[in-house]
Amino acid sequence: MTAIGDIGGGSDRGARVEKGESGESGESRAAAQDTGTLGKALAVLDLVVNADVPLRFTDIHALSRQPRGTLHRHLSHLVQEGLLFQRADLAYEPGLRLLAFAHRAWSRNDLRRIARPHLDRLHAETGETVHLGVLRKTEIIYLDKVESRQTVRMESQIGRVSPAYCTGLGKAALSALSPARLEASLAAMSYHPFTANTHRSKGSLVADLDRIREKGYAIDAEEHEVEIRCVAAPVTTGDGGDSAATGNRAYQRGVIGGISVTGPAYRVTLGQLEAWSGLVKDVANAIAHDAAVGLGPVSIGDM
Amino acid sequence: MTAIGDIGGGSDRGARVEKGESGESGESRAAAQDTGTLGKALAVLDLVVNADVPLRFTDIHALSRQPRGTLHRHLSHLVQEGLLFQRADLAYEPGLRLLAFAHRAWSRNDLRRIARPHLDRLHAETGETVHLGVLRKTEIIYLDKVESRQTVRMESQIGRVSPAYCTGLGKAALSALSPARLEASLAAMSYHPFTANTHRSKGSLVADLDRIREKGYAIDAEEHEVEIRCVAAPVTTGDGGDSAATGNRAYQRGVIGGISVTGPAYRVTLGQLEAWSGLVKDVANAIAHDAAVGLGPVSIGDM
DNA sequence: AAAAGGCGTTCCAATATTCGGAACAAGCGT
DNA sequence: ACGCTTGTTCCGAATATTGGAACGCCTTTT
Repeated sequence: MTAIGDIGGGSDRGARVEKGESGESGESRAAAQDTGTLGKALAVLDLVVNADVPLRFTDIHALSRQPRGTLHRHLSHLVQEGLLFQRADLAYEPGLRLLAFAHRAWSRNDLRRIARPHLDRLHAETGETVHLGVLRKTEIIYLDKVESRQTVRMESQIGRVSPAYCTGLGKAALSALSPARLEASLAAMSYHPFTANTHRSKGSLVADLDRIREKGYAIDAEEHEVEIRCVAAPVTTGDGGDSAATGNRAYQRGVIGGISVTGPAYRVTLGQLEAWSGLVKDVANAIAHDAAVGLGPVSIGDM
Repeated sequence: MTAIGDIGGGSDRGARVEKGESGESGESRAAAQDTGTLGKALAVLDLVVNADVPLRFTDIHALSRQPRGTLHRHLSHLVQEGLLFQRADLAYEPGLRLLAFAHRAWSRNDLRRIARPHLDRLHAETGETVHLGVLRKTEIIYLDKVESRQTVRMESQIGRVSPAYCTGLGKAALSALSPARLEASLAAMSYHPFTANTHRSKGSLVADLDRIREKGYAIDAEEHEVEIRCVAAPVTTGDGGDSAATGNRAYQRGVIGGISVTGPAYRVTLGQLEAWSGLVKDVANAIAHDAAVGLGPVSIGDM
């Protein structure tokens, strides 16, 4: 029943279709908690949104394995709600209402607002690209980014999703999870060999996480993209892990994320990353501190 | 039908048409497109996302007027799906998955990609801020923006929603609607007097739209924000209106949007806007042309 | 201390909604 | 014309949703 970390407790029914990156085996995956009709509709939405091209009805039918009648109704509802858009050739695309939702989510986000000046400072001191991201299940969602070269559009990164197990940010965040939540996340993880350095098994990842937890920072040595390295540190807000915050109720609703400094391998050596590690940890702690102050249970009043 | 603003709507549940009911005259206005459970859940999501501060259960309960049990389940499902996030103090915030959805929606959007170079050109020639937006029901959703001063973060505008009836972009888009669709949009519109120049009634808006349709461009003379003026022109893709595209089926799935040049009143006179109007129309047409070529019914194969 | 009240949560019978197989209606290709 | 594919609609059966009521927990009042 956690807000973020809980990943399918191994329930049974409902073959939810969870699909991620570019094409690959489409075996129906373990279902998440029961979110009823909403979950089924969102599974369809996810499928269409994460495709690389507009999908037609039959394509979606093949991917979702839902009965045609049911699928048709789901798609129809999603289109009516503006979450999907149906083109003149009947193919489905992500709908524009998704942008409106995200605009609110992003502009209202406290962690992003609080972290921003710290990210600027970190960028100023390192000269390389700085990211802020948060962990969701097995993935990192990028919340903000600071970089000098504006050639690549800034916003093109925000909201982007990357696997946690092969990115500095992801590993840093994972290292801050409580054992229970880490185990849940690891159980849902699948290892795709992006580069020669990518972790290929739970064992090697766990060993890496142990070192990261010990040192307080994570290094990504071309594990996700070749020629790209980064150093990252975890940022947790609220209780972060899963201790009780107020009262006796066992709420575990903190956010686990992290910050990172990323650069091309030819310019950023492993030694350079080590040299930055202390700074990155300090900035991460500063953000967590500010968040603890500004994000307290009573952050409503002071806005 | 709205599913956006209002949820239970007080005591509306009478309008249910039971099977076996005798004569049901088609008097039901605008036919509440039933999106079932999904629509109800999204109404709750909308409520929380569009609030200015995190809302607690009782707050939402008061706003939604849904039974507590039902509302609690909806919120629970939304949180489990990552569309909402529940903080340690139990207040609900927009969830991070919304960002991931929007990132895909934005980065995949063809209209935005096609329009980008044209927006750059328009910005280069005018020196003022250029917007691209699309119409959804009664609102304009901003898809892209080009401006020189980077003080305000670029992405802070993307996904933002503004009323259509008092913005240049919105009025331009409305002017391109078919009579039937325009009427539907006007019926759902409510007029809030943002400034002294804001349209206050359907009559004055319709008169304005007639002039806009005739001239091919729309002027916003401080109708939404004081000291802000803009000139806009509509952009339609596909059939745009609601003619049949292929075959006999009456699909009306084109996108209606527009582009605009915006600037502060002290720098951008009404005369200046008129002088730019031809250029804006040309650029809008160029975008529509490119979209017609690059967005054809068979854009799947060539990607 | 006890009572009263607010808040979030859980329970469960009634029922409205979804499910999903099958039939239907249009294209598309041969 | 024919078969085949694709998208849509139908309707009994299955089930998720509904919503009133009760339950803890905590805070405030008496």
